[in-house]
Amino acid sequence: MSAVSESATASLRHLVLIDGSGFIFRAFHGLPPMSRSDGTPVNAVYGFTTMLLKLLNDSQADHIAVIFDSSRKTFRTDLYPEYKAHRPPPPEELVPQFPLVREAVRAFDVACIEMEGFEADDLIAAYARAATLQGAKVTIVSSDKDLMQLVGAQVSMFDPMKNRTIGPDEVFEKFGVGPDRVVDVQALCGDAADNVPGVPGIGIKTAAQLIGEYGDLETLLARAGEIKQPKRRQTLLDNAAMARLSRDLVKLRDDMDLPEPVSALAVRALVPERLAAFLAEQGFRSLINRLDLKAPPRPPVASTPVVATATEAAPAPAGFSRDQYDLVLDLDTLDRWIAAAIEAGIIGFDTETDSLDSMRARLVGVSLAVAPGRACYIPVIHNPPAAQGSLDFGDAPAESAGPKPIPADQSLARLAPLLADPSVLKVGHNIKYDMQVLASLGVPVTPIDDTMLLSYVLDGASHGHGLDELAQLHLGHTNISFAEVCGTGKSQITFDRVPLEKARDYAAEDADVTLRLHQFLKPRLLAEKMVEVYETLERPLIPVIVAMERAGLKVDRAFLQALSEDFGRRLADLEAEVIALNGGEAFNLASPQQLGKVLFETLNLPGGKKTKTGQWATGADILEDLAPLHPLPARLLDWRQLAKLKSTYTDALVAQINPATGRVHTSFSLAATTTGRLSSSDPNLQNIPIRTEEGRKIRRAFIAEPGFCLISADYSQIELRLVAHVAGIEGLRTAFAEGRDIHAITASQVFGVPLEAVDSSLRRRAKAINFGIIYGISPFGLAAQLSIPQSEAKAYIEAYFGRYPEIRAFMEQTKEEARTHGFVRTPFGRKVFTPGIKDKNGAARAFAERAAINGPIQGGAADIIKRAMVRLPAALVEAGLAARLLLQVHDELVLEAPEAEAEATIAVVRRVMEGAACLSVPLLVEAAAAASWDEAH
DNA sequence: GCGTTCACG
DNA sequence: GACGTACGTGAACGCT
Repeated sequence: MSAVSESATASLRHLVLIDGSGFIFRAFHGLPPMSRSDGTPVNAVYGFTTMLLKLLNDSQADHIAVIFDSSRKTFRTDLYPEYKAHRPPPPEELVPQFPLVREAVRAFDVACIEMEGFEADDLIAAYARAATLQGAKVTIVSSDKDLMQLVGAQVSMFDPMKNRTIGPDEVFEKFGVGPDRVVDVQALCGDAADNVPGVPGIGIKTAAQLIGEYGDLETLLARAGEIKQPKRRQTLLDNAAMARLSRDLVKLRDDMDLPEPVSALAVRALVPERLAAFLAEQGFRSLINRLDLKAPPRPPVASTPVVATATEAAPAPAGFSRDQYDLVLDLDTLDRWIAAAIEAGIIGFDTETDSLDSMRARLVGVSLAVAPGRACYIPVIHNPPAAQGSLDFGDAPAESAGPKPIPADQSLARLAPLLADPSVLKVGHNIKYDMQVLASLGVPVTPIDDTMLLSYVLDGASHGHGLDELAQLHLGHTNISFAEVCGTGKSQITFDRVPLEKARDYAAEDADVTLRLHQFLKPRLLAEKMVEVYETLERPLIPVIVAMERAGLKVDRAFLQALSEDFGRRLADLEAEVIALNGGEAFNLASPQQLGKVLFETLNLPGGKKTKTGQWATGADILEDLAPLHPLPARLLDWRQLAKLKSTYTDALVAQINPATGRVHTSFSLAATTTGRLSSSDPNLQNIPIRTEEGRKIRRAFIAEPGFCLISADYSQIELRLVAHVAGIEGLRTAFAEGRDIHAITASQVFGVPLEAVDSSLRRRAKAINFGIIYGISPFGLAAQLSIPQSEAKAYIEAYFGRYPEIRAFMEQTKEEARTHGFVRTPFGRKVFTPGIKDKNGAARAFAERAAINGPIQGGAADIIKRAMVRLPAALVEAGLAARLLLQVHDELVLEAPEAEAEATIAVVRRVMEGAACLSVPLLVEAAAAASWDEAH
């Protein structure tokens, strides 16, 4: 094998240089904590390994190297001792991973380069120069802006995290100058991250402008006296030495002796045993399986033409052959697959349909995977596009001469028993959707597992949970994209029109990947102590949600239409008034930009603030402040309210009524939020107005069927009860136990007045503080909420902490927990991840700290209502009641029940909800029944 | 596709 | 000394 490098030397055409040090940090911060069985943290090693694997698979490079920083002391620290001096030491969990990452590089038999006294960036510069001199192309894999000075005709950068190539245009976008002038700009603006001083008061914009005008740093410094702005001229004259020093710091050195010749970077054949041993040591079993290490993931370069294959589709990584994907077109074959499924006891399972809306979708096909790589697609309807040039005279699709699916009634009759077979676990990805589609056909699916939910409970918001993304992340596999199969935009076709062979590859792959992901994710539940959350809160919720979505909610169409017309008329009147108030000058009331000009430029009203993009801010709070000064802002607020209600609610809801059921069916997402809450969309029924009189009218449109009523049951103060429980606040606990008015009690205790003396204003302030606690209080936020000075808000908070000292300890402990683990846990064990908790930006860190404090509270409340939802259907059945769940709105459940059973249903609902958790404070549920949601709430 | 605004808990 | 903030969502709209 050693002969390879010699023979490849002559063919240096494309060199890939990987910024190893940059990557370790990004992988570390971008991935959830992971550790080896011996406790060594390995998340950065894992991220680095998968990244390297992907690069090796995808790139056409013939030479490759990973470059590392060697030590902190470099020629730059000699030049300027402050350089990077303020950098904190790397996090404790990262330190043991540095040597492991270098081991990873060696395990892949890739060159690993570092050199005392130089940073990785300098070595990259030197190798890039050496390679370009030999006429080769160079790709620098990094997103570090300090490397952008190297970009040029032969050199480009690639950011693998964002999958983005950085060329001269992107550099110009960043620095406002071409790559050859980047150093001059950086010399002026400095770099806070590296402690490069630059010239005080000059940022990237000014620097780019100056360099654009004068050409380069030396010319600028020589002619600094010509600068018009006196202050800028003086600082430049005063700081010329600083600018030159900064330039020397940012300019990369490429003149050192290379520690290895370029030829030593030639791509070498992989030694499977070596890689397998390394991966096994780290406990990366999924990677071993994925690579199927008997076969190397890439052939030896010596036998591979380097450039010629570039146009070919990327070969599937080893272990991902589609050879054993089967297209099932006859009953015998189907029966064999069903037998194999029963034999396996666990299958990957997926459906293909003709719509994303599960309530309207028709089943087009089903795919099953019985083992990794062994999967089939069973088409149910197939309408290939008519041949070109043929005329289509009727509704029926043109007869196709090709193979036909098994008639739908026959295939479904065979599949239904398998899907209901208690001894066969059906693993889906977002299986809620597949269960919906099959439920419409009367086919139940049980027992189930869901890889999307597994990923969600394990890794939270640290990455997305789409099948394609997880396949890439955990299996290193690129799925066939839906767009590849069905196209995009106007020419997109539905899945039933996809040619069968292509449909088979796509659909069978999804089932295959789902099963493989399950093998990887399910064992992590136990290792990461998430079994309870998944098994008691998430998985059993799926069938409950399926039933809720299918039930839908009846809305009064005529009422909403009448409301819409009323709103429409009033909007027209308001618009005319506003235009008149603007001196008859028409503008678009819905455009914040145009409104800002009207208010602060035409009418010249005071107190204008800009948003972070430099637009005039025109939010409701700003308009309210302006209301006493001019009649326009108040009219506009009225207009905004009605416009919102009309477009988002009256009109949209009418359009969302399902023609088949006459009801609206929301879609609940179980894997969308960082805290464990559900979310609702299409339409969002979790934000139906309630706070204003006009808004409440919309709620009146949500009604029950004749003979039925709507029941709304909501937890009273559930989040504050969670605070009292998790923080162990004795004062609050007692108040809750005694069933007192919690905000009044708080006011009395914090402000030190007798309960009888608490007036509405004092209670309002106490209520705001209580809410503030839930959100991770800050003086700024509380001050804004109460329109009081920050100093006063600060005093309130101090008083609160004084009266309830446990809260301070809780907040400190929670932040510490977040810093140590990267997540906090709810009382029920759910992880709420807290990215940014160690951010060097103070604002970002404070944000993460508040989110960390909110996590156990909001997340704990979400856990409790989930538990109630899981238990409720069975409790209703057991009580002989016909009520069904329709909606969940975070602390509220909405049901539809026969009028005659209203009281009995309320009793069961209250019992289940109040008994869903046993905290150190009681749970209290308020419930009522009525003809509409508005009256029931 | 992003930013702003606003509906909810 | 300035920064930029209450926590969690989704939808509509304007603008590019």
